[in-house]
Amino acid sequence: MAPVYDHKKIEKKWQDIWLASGAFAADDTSNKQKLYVLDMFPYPSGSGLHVGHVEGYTATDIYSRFKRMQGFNVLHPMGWDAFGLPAENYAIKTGIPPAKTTNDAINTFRSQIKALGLSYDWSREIGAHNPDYYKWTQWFFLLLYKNGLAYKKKALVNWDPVDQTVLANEQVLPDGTAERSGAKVEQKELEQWFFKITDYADALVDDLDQVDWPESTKINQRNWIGRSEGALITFPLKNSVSKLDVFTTRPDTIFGATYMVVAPEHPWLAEALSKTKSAIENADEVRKYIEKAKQKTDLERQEEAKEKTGVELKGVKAINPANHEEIPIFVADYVLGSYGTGAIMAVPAHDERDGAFAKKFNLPVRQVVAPHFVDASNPPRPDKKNVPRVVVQGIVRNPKDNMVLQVIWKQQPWKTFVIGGAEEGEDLVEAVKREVREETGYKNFATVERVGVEMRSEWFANHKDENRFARMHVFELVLANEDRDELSTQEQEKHSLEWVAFKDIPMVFGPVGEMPLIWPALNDLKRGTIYTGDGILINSGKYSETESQEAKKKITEAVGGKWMKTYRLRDWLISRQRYWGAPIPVVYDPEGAPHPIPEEHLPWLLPTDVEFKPKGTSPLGQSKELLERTEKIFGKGWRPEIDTMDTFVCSSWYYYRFADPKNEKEFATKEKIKKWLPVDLYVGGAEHTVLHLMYARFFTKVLQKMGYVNFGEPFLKLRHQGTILAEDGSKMSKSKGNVINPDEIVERYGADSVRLYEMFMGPLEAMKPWNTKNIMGVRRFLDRVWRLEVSASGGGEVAMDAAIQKITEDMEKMKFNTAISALMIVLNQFEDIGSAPRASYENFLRLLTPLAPHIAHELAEKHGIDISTWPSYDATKITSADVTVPIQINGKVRASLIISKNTGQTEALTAARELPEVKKWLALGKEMKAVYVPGKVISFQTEQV
RNA sequence: GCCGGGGUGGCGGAAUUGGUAGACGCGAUGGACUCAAAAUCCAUUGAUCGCAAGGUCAUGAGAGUUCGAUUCUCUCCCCCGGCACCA
Repeated sequence: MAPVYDHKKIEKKWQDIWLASGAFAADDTSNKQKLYVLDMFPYPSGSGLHVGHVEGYTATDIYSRFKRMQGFNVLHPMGWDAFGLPAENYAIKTGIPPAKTTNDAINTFRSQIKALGLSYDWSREIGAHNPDYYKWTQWFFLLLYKNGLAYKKKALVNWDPVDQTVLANEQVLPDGTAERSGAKVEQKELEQWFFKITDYADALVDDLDQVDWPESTKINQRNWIGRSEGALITFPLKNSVSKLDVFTTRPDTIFGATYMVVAPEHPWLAEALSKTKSAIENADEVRKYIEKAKQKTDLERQEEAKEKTGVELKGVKAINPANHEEIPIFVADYVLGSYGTGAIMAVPAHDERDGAFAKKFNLPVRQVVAPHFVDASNPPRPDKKNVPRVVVQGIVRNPKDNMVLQVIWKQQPWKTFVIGGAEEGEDLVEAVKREVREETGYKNFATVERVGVEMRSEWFANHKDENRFARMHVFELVLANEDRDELSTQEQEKHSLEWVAFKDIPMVFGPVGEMPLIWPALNDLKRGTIYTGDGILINSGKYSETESQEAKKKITEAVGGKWMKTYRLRDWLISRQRYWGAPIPVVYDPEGAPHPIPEEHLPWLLPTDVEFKPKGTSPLGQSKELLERTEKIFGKGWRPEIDTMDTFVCSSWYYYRFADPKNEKEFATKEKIKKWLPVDLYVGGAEHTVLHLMYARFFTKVLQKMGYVNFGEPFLKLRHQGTILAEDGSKMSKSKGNVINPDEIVERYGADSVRLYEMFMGPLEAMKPWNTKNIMGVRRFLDRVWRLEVSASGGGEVAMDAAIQKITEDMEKMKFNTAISALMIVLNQFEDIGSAPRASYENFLRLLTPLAPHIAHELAEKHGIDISTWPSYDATKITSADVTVPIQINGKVRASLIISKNTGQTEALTAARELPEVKKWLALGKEMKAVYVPGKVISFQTEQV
C-alpha cells in the first residue's frame, strides 16, 4: 500500500530544498541562451495575494521551468511596486506609517508566493520604496530633466475641497465626487511636473509593429496616442488681418465647409472680445455662452454631447480659401480647445457632428463627396496572391422616385468580377485569362464579358498614364471544374438575377492603385445623408471627380495648407501631492526657481517626521528634517520640492534593475542589460494595457536615445491573464465577500493542485469563473499519479511520442489547459494497462514537472529518475501508415474505412463501395459524384428523391 | 456611436490551412466494495424518436457557398473589454 499523498509534507520539503540551494538563480556568467520571463511586479496590498496573481505567476513559472529544462538560462525575478495610495490612506485612518504596513504586506506576499513553489530568483528581489531603488528612480528624473524631457507648468488638477488635497484621477468617482470624502471635486490650477512623452508619440505608435503583443492591447495604445494625419489650413477673416487656423483630416471636403467653429477657450476669441470695439456684434451673448461652457465639467459636456449648443459670432465672417466664399463663424463647445488648433472648418454633409449642428441651426449643407465602394482583397490563400473582387449584393432604391440610393457590394470567393485589360494588339479575353491564372493560381474558370457596363471615356482618358492597358473591360469570373471560355446557360441563369440589378445602373469603373474603384454615376446619389467615408469629389470645382485621397494632398497644397500630424496623447503629469512615493529630486532657490538636486545627494530621502492628516498640501511640506536638510546643503532660504512622483514612474524602469539589482553606481551596468534585456515574456493584467506599458516603453525609448540601451522595445512578448470571476460569474470583491483566498486553497488541496487547477480552468487570457469543485478533479488526478504503479518493462502501448509533441507545443504557446488534458489522457492509458511502463513513466514525470513541480520531484526522487531535461520525441512514431477515413453520403457520416495513406482515389472509392453500410445508402439513389480527399474523407453524392 | 474579443451539453472548456462536434475535467444517474458513510473502482451521461436495429435534430438566430461548415461569406441578436464631440 503506497503511502498517502501528503501535499503539505512534500511541498514544504521541496520548497525548502529549492530555497536553500538557490536552485532558480539566474546565472550572469553562463553561456547558455538567456530568457527573461517577467511578471508585472505587484503592489503589495494589505489583503494579500489574490487568485488572479496566482494565475499569472503560475503561468510564467511553468514557462520558466519548461524553458530551464530545455536548457535556457532563465531570469525570473520578483519585486514590489511598493509606493502607492492605499498604504497612505490607511495611514491617514490609523496613523501607522506606510513603510510599516507596506513591509508587512511584502512579507505576507513573499511567504504566499513561496508556498506556491514559484521558481523566482529571490537573490534579485527589489522594492520600489527602498532608498537604494528610488535613488535610481530619482536619477531617471534627472536624466529626463537634463535632456529637456521633464518640465514644470501650470495644470488643472482634481482638488478635493474637504480633504484639502489633490486627487488622482482614479480617486474621483464617475459622478464627479471624491472617493474618500464624498466632496464635489473641483478643478484647480497648480504648478506641476511633466514628462515630455509626446516627443516619442510617433515611435510609440510605429514600434508596436515590432512586438508580439495581443492585438487588442496594441489597438488600445494606438487609440490612446490617437495620432491622426491631416492638414493645417488657414482661413482668413473678412475685413480683418486676423486669420484662423484649422486642423482637418478631410481637406478634400473643404468645398463643403459652409461654416467655421471655434472652441470657447480659443485665444483669438478672448482677444477679439477684449477689444474695446469688438468686431463681434453680439459680444455679450458670446461671453455668456463661454462662461456657461467653462462651468460645465467634462462629464456634463459628455452628457450633453447629443444636443449641440453654440452661438454665432455676428459681424465676423471667414473666407473659405478653396472657393473664396464667405462663411459664418460660431463658438460651440463641441469643439475642444485642447485638440488640434481649437478651431474647425465645419462640413455638415460629411461629418456627423457638423451635420447635427447644422441641422439645429439650419445651416446650408453641401455634399462634396460621392461614396464609392472599394472592395478589400480576399482572405489570403497559401502561395497565391490576393485578387480584388466584388459582386453586387443589393441595391437600395427610394420607393418614391425609384432612384438608386446605395449599391451594396460584397466579396464572394467563388465568383468574381475582374477588371482586366490588354495591351495594343493583344486578345482581351486571352490576356485576362492569363493574368487571372498568374495572379490567383486558379486554373479552372470560365469568363463572361459583361456588357452593359459603361466605361466612361473621359475618365479613362484622364487616367491613361496610370494604366498600362490600352483597353479595359469587366469580366465575370466563375470557378469551374474544367477550363472553359463560356458559362453554361444554366449557370448564366443562376446568376442572372444579380446581374439584372447590376446592369440597370450606369457604373464607372477604373483602377486606383491596385484596387478596382467602382462608384455609381454621380446623379444617382441620394442628397442629404451624412456620408463620412472617402469617395469621389463632386461640387468641388476643378477637383470634382478626383478621388478623396488624391484630393487631400492636392487641395492642401493649393490652399497653402501644411500636411501634419496631431495626437491625443498629452504629456505625463507626474507630480503627486502625496507622501508615499519617491520625492521629486528638485530644490528651489530663494527666488523660487527650480534646481535639480546633484546626483551625489541621491537618494534624496523621504522624510519620516510627518503626520498623515490631510492639510491642503503634500505631507512633505510639514517635514522639518527635509527643510533643514535642504538649507544645510543648498543654503538659507532654499526650499525642497514637496511633491512626490507618480508610482508609475517607479514601475517604468524596474525590469532593468532585476538585471543588476545590487548596483550602487548605476541603475544597471550596460553589460548586464545586454546580457538579460529586453524581456522575452511579460505577463500581467489587461488593466495595464495603456498606462504602465506605455510609460515603460517611453522610458526605454529615452534610454535608447541616450545610448544606454540598444533596443527600443522593452517587452518582446506580452500576454495578459484573464480575470477570475466568483463562482456565480460576478466579479470578486471584498464588499461582496466572494473573494477566494489562495492560502486556504493551498492549505487544503496543495500548491500543485492550485497551480494545476488555475491552468486547467481555460485559456490563460480568458475571463473565467472560479469553481472549487473543479479543484477536486485535478487533485484526484494527482492522487492517481501518486498511486500509479510503475512496471520495469512495457506492459502495453502508450503513445508517449505523440503526447510529448502535443505537450511541448502547448507549453510553447502557453496553452496549459490542453497540456494538462493531454497528461490526463496519458494517465488514463497507464491505468488501462494496469501500470506505467518505466520508460514512458520517466517522460510522463518530466512533462508533469513544470506544471506540478513538487509531486514530480518527489516521485522522481523515489524512483531515481532524472527530470532535469525536457523529453524529446520521435516524429516517425507519431504518424502511422494507415488512416481512418470517414465516409460521408450526402453530407452525413455513415461509415469509416481504414486504409493506407498512399491509397489512390479509385482504389479508395472502390473499397468504400464494398462496405455494407455504404452499399445500403448508395442503393437509395443514383450516385452522382464521389470524392476522395486523401487521408481526410470519402464523400458520395446521390440523386435526392 | 466607434474599435476589439466572444456566443459550443447541466457547468469549465476541446476541436478552425473546411473533413467522424463535444477531448479532458466537474456535476449527475446506476452498480461494486462497506453494517453504514467517506474514499476508491466500473458503467452511462447533447436533445429527441424507437422494444431494438437504427433514425432525426443540434455549435446565439437566419440565409448563402460547398460533396462536406463550429470553421468561409452576408444580415441580425446578445455578452465582455476599451474609447467616446479628437475635426
